[in-house]
Amino acid sequence: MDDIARLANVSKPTVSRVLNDSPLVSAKTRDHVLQIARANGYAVNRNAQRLRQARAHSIAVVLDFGSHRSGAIGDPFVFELLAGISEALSVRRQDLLLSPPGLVEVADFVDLYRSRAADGFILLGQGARGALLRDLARAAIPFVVWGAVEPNTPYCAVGSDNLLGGRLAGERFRAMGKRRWLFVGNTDHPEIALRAAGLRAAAEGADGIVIDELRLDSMAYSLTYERAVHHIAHHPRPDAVFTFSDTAAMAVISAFREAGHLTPDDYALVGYNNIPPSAHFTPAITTIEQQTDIAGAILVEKLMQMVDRATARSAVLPTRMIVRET
Amino acid sequence: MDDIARLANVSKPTVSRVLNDSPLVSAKTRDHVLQIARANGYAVNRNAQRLRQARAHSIAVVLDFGSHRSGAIGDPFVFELLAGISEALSVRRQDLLLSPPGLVEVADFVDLYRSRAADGFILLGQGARGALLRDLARAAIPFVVWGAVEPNTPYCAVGSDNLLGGRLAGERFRAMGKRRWLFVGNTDHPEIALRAAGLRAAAEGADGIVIDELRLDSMAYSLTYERAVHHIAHHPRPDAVFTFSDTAAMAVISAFREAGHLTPDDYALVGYNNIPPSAHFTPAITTIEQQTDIAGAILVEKLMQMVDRATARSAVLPTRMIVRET
DNA sequence: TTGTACGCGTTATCAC
DNA sequence: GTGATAACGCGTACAA
Repeated sequence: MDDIARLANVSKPTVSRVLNDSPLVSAKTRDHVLQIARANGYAVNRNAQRLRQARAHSIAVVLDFGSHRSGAIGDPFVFELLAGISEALSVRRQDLLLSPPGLVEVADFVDLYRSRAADGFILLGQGARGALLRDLARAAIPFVVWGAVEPNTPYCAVGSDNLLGGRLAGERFRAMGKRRWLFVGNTDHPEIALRAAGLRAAAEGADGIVIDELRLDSMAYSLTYERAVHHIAHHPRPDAVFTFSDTAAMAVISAFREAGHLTPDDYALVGYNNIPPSAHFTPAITTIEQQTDIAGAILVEKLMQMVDRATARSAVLPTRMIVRET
Repeated sequence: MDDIARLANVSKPTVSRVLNDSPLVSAKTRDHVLQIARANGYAVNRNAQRLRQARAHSIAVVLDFGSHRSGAIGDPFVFELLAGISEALSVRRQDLLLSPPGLVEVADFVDLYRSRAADGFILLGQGARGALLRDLARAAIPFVVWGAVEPNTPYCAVGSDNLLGGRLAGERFRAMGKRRWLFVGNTDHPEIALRAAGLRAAAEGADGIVIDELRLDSMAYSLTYERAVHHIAHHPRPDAVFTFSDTAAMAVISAFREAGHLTPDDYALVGYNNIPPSAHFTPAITTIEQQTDIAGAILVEKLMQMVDRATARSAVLPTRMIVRET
């Protein structure tokens, strides 16, 4: 920057002002400086900038690759969410720091924040980290969470109306006269627990409805498939199934089919996320849609408010059921 | 850091040495300083560190969200690749800067590099950016590319043996006596073009084999499905189909089935990537496997070599066919 | 509208 | 083994 100043016959601060679009500089000198800067391929050193401003202009996005790795991917859903966040951060000229290593306890988040590597955090899914999140809220560090939105959450959470999603599935089962329901998913994840709760709520007041649960430790397709194979062999056959994702729905359909248990003839099925292949799967999968398109933008907006020391309220996104063949 | 130095009764450089595991410091003072640092929740300011060292300890990973967004996701494949890269970077204590905005021409990459926001780039897929990549190589900026590995590439590329992948599919079709083949994919992407070339190579010397091509502009599931519906209605029916991904294979199977054209009875099909659902799809999909598990580590290793001013050679990863029902 | 002087928090260099 | 000092490149007071 010194060089540019010298070449342009101005002082260093003037160059700085030009580069920051300061109105305090005459059009003439601005153009002059800009031209010289461009000609010399000059780019502002972002680390010096960040040091001086005590701002990283950078947001850490934490996602549990562990439970998504090596075939452990639940659904393209998370990926779409990430794409949305990436885009929203671009617009605000914030860098996206993806899943920095070693974030296991609160102190790790605090350290990263204090080291000015990130101004805030976006956590994708509460997972089984409820206690961590409560502590994090107490640490007064800017962060938002995608996942379950519950009344007394001490932090800003954004997510779909998972309770409604579950209830929609249950109401459909009930309208169809189904009696033996099966919920498939890992209820250690609060957003998935909410879906199960919604399902249960829909069954309330009706006699004779039994809800089984097929618990899973991960979102992996293969695990879901294997557990579904096992389930159908050792338990009463359900006449209605509600899965935590469309990919899981496909796993269940395949597993059950091999045991001669077919949808839609033998059981109804509702998936989650409305991923594109669901519409053309055989049979076409009935599912609950989450609005990923706006999710990223909302998460980023809330977080940036908190970074600017304001408070942000949790938000629930609309949810609806897409009825297809199953 | 001044504070810590004062509290520990040592000088600032000593604190720095302790925090950097320098061997030049006595065990006693090290423990003392560490304890004080921890007690005060001290974390080294990374921006100051980066400024001083002229190193970002950070790698930008560029992926084309555009062609993966809003249902445009081809396959969980890219996601697995990303997970592998993330893990490999963690090990080397490098930050992962995800898809920084505005990287459209060489100057943008150069600017980001000069601004010391990233020490290097990992590009996922050449896409249609061949010219850009050649220019980038000339700009002497550390970067590696996941995608097609071809003889005269002027930069370091890492990828599967796409030519072999295509040939394996072709050889299978030929052994089965298939005559009318169809390739489905966007050959603007060099790695996909290689697969098509491998398929063609396998047909060589055989009389009467016709290879049609269903060109696509994106990797989106829905586009693939729609184009497949259109194709089967307006073109001769293929007795062998080779798709650029397993997800695309599912789209084609669904589309063709609605026209009464069934696999494996009416045509053979080979997909790509061996994603978990392929094994249990109905029918189970024959596919080409890419070794994503080691891909991330190799990309990162090569790139770090280049960051350290060494040169790195392109590498081709092993590839094999998984034969299933189709 | 522009320039001068300083400090952000770290590490490298040298001396002790 | 440890300490003093300077410098990395920028933005911000304040003065002109």
